[in-house]
Amino acid sequence: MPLIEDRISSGNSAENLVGLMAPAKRRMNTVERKRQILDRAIQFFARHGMDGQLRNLTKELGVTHTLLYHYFPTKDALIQEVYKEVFESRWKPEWEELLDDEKLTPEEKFNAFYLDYTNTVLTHDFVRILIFSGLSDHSISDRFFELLRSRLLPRLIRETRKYCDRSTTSKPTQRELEFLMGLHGGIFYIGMRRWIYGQAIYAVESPNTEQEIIRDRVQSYLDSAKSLFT
Amino acid sequence: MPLIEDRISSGNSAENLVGLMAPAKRRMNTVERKRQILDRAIQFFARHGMDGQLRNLTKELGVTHTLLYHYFPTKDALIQEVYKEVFESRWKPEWEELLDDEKLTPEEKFNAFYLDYTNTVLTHDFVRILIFSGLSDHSISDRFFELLRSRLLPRLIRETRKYCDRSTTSKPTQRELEFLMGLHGGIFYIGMRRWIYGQAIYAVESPNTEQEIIRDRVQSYLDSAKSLFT
DNA sequence: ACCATTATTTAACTTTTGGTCAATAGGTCC
DNA sequence: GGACCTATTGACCAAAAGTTAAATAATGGT
Repeated sequence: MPLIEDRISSGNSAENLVGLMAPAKRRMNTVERKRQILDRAIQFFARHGMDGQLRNLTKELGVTHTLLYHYFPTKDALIQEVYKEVFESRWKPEWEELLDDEKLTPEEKFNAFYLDYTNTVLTHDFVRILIFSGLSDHSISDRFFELLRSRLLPRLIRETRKYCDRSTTSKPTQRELEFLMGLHGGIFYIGMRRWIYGQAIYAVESPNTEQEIIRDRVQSYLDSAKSLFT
Repeated sequence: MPLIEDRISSGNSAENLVGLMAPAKRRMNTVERKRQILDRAIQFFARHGMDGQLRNLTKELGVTHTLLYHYFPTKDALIQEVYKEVFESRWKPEWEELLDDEKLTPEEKFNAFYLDYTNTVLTHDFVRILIFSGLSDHSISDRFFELLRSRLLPRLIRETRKYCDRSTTSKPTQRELEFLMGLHGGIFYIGMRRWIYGQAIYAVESPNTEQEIIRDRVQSYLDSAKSLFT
């Protein structure tokens, strides 16, 4: 409800002293306003789904709902931009570099990758919007999984094989992939529990717990891969 | 779209020969009609979410949307019954018996349980409705997880400890539970991929593949538990 | 200080959608 | 066949929600 941080203090600090929650600025700069709307829309749609009503969204912004049409031709266009924004801002090309790094061991790569993956992908906005997308059209989820499938999984399988001292040339088998998806899904499920089912998994203040969890699972995955696939 | 199987051939087979998709029966028996509506509503809401429109639901049934109000006082009442139906029909008390069975080894229990769990819980209707519920109110998901937490997890931890030759008396630790949730989430993720993201994981016609997948993961879980917790 | 620009609002329109109610008609019993 | 019961429909309502167009008012330039 308190949307003070959204406003840009454009010099007129005097009015803000009159009362808390002063109506404050109007006529925001175009590009800033659009940014602000988009940011708020991401949060908003992540919470209420794409069926959320524009009037409620703009209420949070402190403007009339018709103002949206000054920046976006239609509700669907807004949603598409939300999708695009969420999608493009979360995928990190660095992941591929990390997994290709010559100086790291497979264990280090897995741990580093999944810890970062957890922190950037397993957020309220991303998890929920990804799933909203999956439930209706598949506009984001398809693209996301395509990246996962083509960029990440092959590298993760390669590292798994390295850990098992196996040849990394042949194509990943179905069985290897499924076993990897067990680890991957188990980690994604952390985000599900937290942001879909609303479960307090563990204190958010202790990130080392999360690190421990991932470490346990990665270790388990790699060791079992060794005994399963050799 | 073709909802022929929904109709009950109530004797008047003559009309059905006039043309395919003949209008067929009207005035269905009360209890049968209610059952039919509820069944269709489960499918329908699972596909379109609880925001799906009654007119579209009844179109699938071949009746007017007003007919719903003859059987359910309000849309929300219908949804509640859908929730109840889906929820109560999927939870199997036998799971607890299975996990308590003295004659089975921990491995056998895990494999049998998760195979059955996959087949009854990881269905289109259940997975999607569970997640729709989680995304909005938590009416189903909370109840479901409560059962999971109180009935299943303790038993699964106990069996894990048995497998590791450890004492089963003390309360499950956070770390043990989280490790178990890794297995559990990884398996649930199979349903997610299939029914939310619409991925063809593997041929549905080969259930032995699914069994293999579960077996791999269970084996991995148990073996790793042994080395992690002893 | 005035003017042009455009961000923002006001009012109104349209479609959608849950819900009501009286009228219709299928089925059964006599 | 007529009467009664009730499943089913059709017309209608009101609120919700996306969209449009004209009016208003900041802002910046000259």
